[in-house]
Amino acid sequence: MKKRKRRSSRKLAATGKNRRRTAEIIDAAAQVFARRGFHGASTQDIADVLGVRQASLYYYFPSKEVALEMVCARGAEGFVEAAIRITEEPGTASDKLGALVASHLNPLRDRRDYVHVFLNERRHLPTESRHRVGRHSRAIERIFEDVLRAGVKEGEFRSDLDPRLGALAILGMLNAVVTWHEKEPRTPLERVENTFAAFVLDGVRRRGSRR
Amino acid sequence: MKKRKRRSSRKLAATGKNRRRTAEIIDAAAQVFARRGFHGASTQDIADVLGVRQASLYYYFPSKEVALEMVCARGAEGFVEAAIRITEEPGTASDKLGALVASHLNPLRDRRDYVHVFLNERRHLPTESRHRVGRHSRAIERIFEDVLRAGVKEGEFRSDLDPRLGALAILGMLNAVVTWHEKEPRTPLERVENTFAAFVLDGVRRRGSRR
DNA sequence: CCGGAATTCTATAGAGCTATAGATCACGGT
DNA sequence: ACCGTGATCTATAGCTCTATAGAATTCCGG
Repeated sequence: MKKRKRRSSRKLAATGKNRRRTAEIIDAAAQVFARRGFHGASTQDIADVLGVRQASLYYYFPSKEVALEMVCARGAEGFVEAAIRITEEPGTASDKLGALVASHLNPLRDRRDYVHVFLNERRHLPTESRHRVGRHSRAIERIFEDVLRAGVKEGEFRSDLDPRLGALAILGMLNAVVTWHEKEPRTPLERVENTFAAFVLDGVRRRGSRR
Repeated sequence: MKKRKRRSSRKLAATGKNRRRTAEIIDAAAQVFARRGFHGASTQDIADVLGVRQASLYYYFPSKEVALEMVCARGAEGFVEAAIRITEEPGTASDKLGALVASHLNPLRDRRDYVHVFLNERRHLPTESRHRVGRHSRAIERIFEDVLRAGVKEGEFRSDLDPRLGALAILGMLNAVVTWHEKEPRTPLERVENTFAAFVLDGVRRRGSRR
């Protein structure tokens, strides 16, 4: 009884604390890191967003670097799982590739700042956690690559397509969206998903055009 | 005579100083900014690369921010001019687009660090110079957009292609190259140029595939 | 080899930032 | 009312970094 109570309190104190509040704190960190970059952002900046004192933040994370880890972890979250789910469903390589494109943009809806930080600031993580989140990136690259390779094998995609470079091209254009989308007001994400999926599959050229 | 001599000396002191040495200093700054990011890099880091004392740098630039301006200026240099030259030459929209793709990657050959810094650190410039280099980006976007629009008008490109989104897609994949190319050993830039040009024109799908 | 300009150096002021220590406040349960 | 715990606050040590001042050195034409 006593033990139980103590235990749960300690657990909270050790990592979780108030879950909701922690989420708010990390939200603010994500926002500030996204705008100013990790090194360009001070803990004071984060505190200002929240309306608390700078030192109060250290109740929720032990260092600015760990705050970055938390933001990056959440920024990388879900991509791989969603992508794997897509590849496991039935369908042509084109279907899967289209779905992968849409899926990869999906997190921008509710975690834009996190994704932005993950993409642009993860290189400032300490070695270990950098490698940890780096694995996610490589996994995603691999998935796109494999779908391209499969499509080539099936004769569905161009035989001279380089799966590796194709994957890098696609991910480049997808990951760039986070940097320009907030400044393109007349462009809902859904439209980007559709347009980009079509672009990836068929390029710009009209079918039946010269050559 | 005297006047002349004085004048030229003064000019040197005012802006140029020793051109070669200045270029070396800014080279080092570009290298360090590219690796660590602007705020993550200290002037000490730059000095270390050069084997000089930190304070010596201030003979060549008046502030770290101005050093960033110099790096970004050189990083943005030439893109627009080369692109305009391409659009003015005769050829189909496909030809021009292919040439634009190759041209856009060209500066990575001899100015990778500069381009990297321009792309990733320009947001940390003070307002005025940020807007100045921002004009270059917008000009490039415009050029790609216009070529796409022209291709659509001619019936050469898909009629449902959105020129704006197409340009952003292409530039996204092109600008991403600077971040991954140094880690992809088996991939000469020339190969990237060709592969990406083909990718942009025709996408991944094989011509004559279903639909 | 001398004098002046160009370049680099030493030393440091001054500012800003992270992180810690310990006090204080809020509040639900008893 | 009071205690315990969670949450926030005040205050500051200690560090790093930019930028300036002025001395020292190098280089180069005459």
